[in-house]
Amino acid sequence: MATAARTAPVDKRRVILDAAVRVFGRQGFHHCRVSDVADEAGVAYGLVYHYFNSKEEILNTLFLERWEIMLEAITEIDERDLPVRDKLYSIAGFIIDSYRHDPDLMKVIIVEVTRAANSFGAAHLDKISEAYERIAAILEPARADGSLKSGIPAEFAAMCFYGAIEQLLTGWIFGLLPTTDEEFERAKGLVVEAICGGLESTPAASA
Amino acid sequence: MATAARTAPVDKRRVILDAAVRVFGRQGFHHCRVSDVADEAGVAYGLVYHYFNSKEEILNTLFLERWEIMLEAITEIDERDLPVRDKLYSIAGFIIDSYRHDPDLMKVIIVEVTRAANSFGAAHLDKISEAYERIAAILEPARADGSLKSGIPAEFAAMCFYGAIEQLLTGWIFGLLPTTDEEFERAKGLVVEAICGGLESTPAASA
Amino acid sequence: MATAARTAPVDKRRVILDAAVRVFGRQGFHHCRVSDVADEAGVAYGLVYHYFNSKEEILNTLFLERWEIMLEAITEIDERDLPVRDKLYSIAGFIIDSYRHDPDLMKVIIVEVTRAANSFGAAHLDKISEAYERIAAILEPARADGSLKSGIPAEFAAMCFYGAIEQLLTGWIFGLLPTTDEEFERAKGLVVEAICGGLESTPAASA
Amino acid sequence: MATAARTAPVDKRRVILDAAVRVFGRQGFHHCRVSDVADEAGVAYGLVYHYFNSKEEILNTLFLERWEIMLEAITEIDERDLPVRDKLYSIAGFIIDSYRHDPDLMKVIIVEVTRAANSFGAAHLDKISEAYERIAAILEPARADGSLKSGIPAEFAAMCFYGAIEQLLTGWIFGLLPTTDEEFERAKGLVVEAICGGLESTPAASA
DNA sequence: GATGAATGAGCGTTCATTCAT
DNA sequence: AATGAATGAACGCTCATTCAT
Repeated sequence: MATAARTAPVDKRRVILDAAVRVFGRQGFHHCRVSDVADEAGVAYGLVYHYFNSKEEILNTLFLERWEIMLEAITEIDERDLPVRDKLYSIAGFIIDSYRHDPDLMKVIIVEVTRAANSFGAAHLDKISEAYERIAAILEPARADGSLKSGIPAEFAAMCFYGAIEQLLTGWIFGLLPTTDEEFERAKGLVVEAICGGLESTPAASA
Repeated sequence: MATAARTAPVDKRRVILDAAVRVFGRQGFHHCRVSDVADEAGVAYGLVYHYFNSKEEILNTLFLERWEIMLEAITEIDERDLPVRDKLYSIAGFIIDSYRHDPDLMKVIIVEVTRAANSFGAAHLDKISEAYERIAAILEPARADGSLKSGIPAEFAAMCFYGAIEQLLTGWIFGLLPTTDEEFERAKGLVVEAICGGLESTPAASA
Repeated sequence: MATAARTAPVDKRRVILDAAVRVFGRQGFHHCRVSDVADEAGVAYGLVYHYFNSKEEILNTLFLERWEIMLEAITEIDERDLPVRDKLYSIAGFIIDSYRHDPDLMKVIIVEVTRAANSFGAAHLDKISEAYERIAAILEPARADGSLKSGIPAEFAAMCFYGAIEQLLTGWIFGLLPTTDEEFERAKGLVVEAICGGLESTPAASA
Repeated sequence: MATAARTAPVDKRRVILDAAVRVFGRQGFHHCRVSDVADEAGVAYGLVYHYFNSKEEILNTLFLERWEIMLEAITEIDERDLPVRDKLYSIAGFIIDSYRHDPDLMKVIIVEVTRAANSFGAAHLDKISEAYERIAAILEPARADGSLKSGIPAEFAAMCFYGAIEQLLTGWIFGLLPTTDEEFERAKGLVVEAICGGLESTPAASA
């Protein structure tokens, strides 16, 4: 296993992308220079432009790479034969684990793209809303079969669900919520319980 | 009383702030110049710096002005003698009406401050989290008296509630959700129903 | 007459244009930096961009300013009641005096615009060819009245005439021809004699 | 003899030079990248630097190659036993045919070198003026034997002659003059007639 | 208060050149 | 010879901020 290549075949493009995640996450897209990314990656300034046409393209690449994975994950989850609540738990779990695994990347995606309505958010509107639509697609059949309230439109419910999760991520990003593994795990169940079961205690539940 | 001033006593500082809302909303804080604000306000470039020390101070002022009003509104709502669900409805109503009344301002506050974890969001962390805390303060007694599930921490529930609302605002900002008055009104009830009552249909509800 | 303003009301825009002439003339448009122009003008870097949108706009401005003057001069000369040869002498005189008066400006116009087929020359093709056309317009009636050979098209003749003059300017620019006042004056007569009378000696002329 | 090499023995250096002519001609020396030349030549970026020390050296090579040929042509023409007018016709013919045969090359030489007083023109001043001198060397004896006017210095006349021709080339380059074979042929005669015989009609000529 | 010319640091991007393979 | 990734200095342009009037 240690018999890898003498000289590790580093993919400089990948190195630059990974460095950009750290730099964008630390300083923010607008508050860092391309040279910061190059320095962090340990490559020459110009190499960044050898692989990317602009600073923006780096961010776009990071976003699209990760967002596509999430969209596929949602689709894959939808195809499973599970109750809605379990599907939503899986989605919440995927997103939260994504953050746990690479908080900087998720921070960049959320702060610089998803929530940046004036700049990159607008540019990737289609991709972003595709996530809401796929979640809504999970909810819709459940409304039909009576397991979800028919009075709440699926698109609306999807927004609430996703919004709650993103708010939790924001809480972790901002340091407002504790970031232990237990908390992450607990959050998965709580957010689903809050959204699906509601905050209010029910007579049956209290019984 | 109709004999107001010959020359309307315009508050140039106010004019600049209002212009900044429109410009920041339209172009984004980072994609506009101070001169754009001055032009929009119809004042000379330098006058902006007569009233504000920096471009950032304009944004900070806009945020703090409005956020304070919201904090006071939450507090005032909490002091009313109402069931928790009605209090949450009032808060959702206040925020949604704020957006309806001045969408640019709310867009700026949310996009440029509340969700900008790397820049202004970090700077105003205290103020921002105060909102969550005040909402949590509403939820906590309700958990104690049994009207809300005790298994979901109030802080957590507050985040979910606020996150759902902010996501709706984002949907309106992005043009993903319809922005008619009916929709705004409907959303107030739906978001509370979704969060308090939950998405899942209950036997009692279906009966 | 010395009682002008205490502080001379300098037109910084003009100062920058004049400095650009010297810098472009000395180093060439492509081999100088905008900071060189600013330094030469004794103004801050940014002021150049306060008055001009780009480095290119400075050159365009210089060219158009001067070229327009030349076009008007040609037109004015044409309107005089003079034999063709005298009109051509006046044009040669105007151009040569222009060079004598401000060699850097003419150098810039010729080297960077008029003869730069790939860049600015192409951009100002209309203006440049207008000069040829106006000269041709002077020649054409003279062909009709028999004072010029009818076998040589006016446009063609205009090109030869202008080309000969510009070549002389190039000779002065390059330092290939002497640049004394006497030489300039002599050149005016010689170029007209060469083009109108021809290089070949005629029996009559030798008689 | 039809059994040429299986693999044509392409001279990559030549391929690069020919590609450079096309690229410099199309985009201009300053507006193209070395990679454009490499791409046009179909060779690797680095190979350009294997054969040439710099981008400038490519242009210098192109200029010197061609200019030397022209100088030799002028010398050869001068050695013929012909009237001066016929010698000038041969020179005009050689230059015009050069343009007709390879317009890009002539365009590059004229636009980027001959008329670029600030950069390459200055560097090749000696070579360039050698052309004027050789033409002047043809004219001088003709002044002595009375076939050319003695009042016009040979150097001056040479400049006018060369200037007229170069102006015609410029007209073709700029698309101001038609570029049919007939026009090229006609131009040879016209330019000589204009310069040697003069534009003015003579009593003898009109008789 | 009000104006807008003036300042200059900063940054994104380009691209000629080098060099390891 | 041939490749193209890697380098980094250079430069055009932006724009927040200052300041003289």
